[in-house]
Amino acid sequence: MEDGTFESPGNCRYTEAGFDVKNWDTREDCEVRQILDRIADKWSLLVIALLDQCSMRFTELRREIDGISQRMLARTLRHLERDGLVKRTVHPVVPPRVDYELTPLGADLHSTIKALVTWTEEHRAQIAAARTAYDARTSADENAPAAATR
Amino acid sequence: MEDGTFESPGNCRYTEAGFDVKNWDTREDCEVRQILDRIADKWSLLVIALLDQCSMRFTELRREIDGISQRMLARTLRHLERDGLVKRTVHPVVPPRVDYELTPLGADLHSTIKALVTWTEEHRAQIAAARTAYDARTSADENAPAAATR
DNA sequence: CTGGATCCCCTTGGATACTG
DNA sequence: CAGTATCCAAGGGGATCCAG
Repeated sequence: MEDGTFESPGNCRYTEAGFDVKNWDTREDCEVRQILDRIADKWSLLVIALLDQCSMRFTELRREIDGISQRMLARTLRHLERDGLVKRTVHPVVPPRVDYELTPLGADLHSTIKALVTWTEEHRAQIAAARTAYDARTSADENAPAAATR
Repeated sequence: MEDGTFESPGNCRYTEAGFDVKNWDTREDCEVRQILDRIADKWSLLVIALLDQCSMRFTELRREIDGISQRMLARTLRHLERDGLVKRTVHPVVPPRVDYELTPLGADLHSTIKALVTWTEEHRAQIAAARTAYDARTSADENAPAAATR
């Protein structure tokens, strides 16, 4: 009976505080995945952060972000606009002028995200230490494969 | 002078609450991007959420997640372990048994992320409405291209 | 100035097969 | 059971050209 096959406990509950874990990140169905993909894509968060300070035009954002392609900036802004996070205002002047600003929803999301940013700032040292330790452990295992893993 | 070229204001400050926006998401340098990429990848968040309930073994996670490949589960777990978010325990028994559990750091991160999840839950209706409105507006523009944008 | 359209590369991630 | 190694498809994202 010491073979590790204990039969799965199955007695742990996945519901907590009223929502089901399996239900808020099951890829296609829920919006959590959608929003997460949105804010985690390469540029959205940075755009939101910049627009939270003040409204900006397309080229201002482009110049400010440094490294983004116009294709990606346009795409990102369209996504954010579609989700109601950013408001786009077109001024009908000779050289087109378009201003982007955060909607209240976008500003609200940004303030929520900042908690995560703050967390990361506060724990960056722990994460870096964990990585260093892991890498050291890993390369050590290569040299001493016979040692017990623990 | 009505050509829209106002010369960029340049008078808006990007520093707020002590940190520089340009400095916490400039791709390569900061850990914010790293952590964000980690929790936003396809499976990490779900793994964290499940492990927050109780520790689980590899196959339990695999069976529970439904849709994940063993390659991705192994990869995800190794990443999480490297970042110090998940602890891996190998039991030297005949059929190998490996338990995964959240570290205090991982549990802490999860509780932070849950704020974002909660936000999404609360605003899913607004987002859905914004998308519907955007799509309607977009397709309407195709039918009435001559109308002023505002 | 503000994008859309195209081409192309590279990463992410799935499927499968193979070890210990 | 718990992975690793290999192959391959889909999509993200950059560069460039073009239009309103």
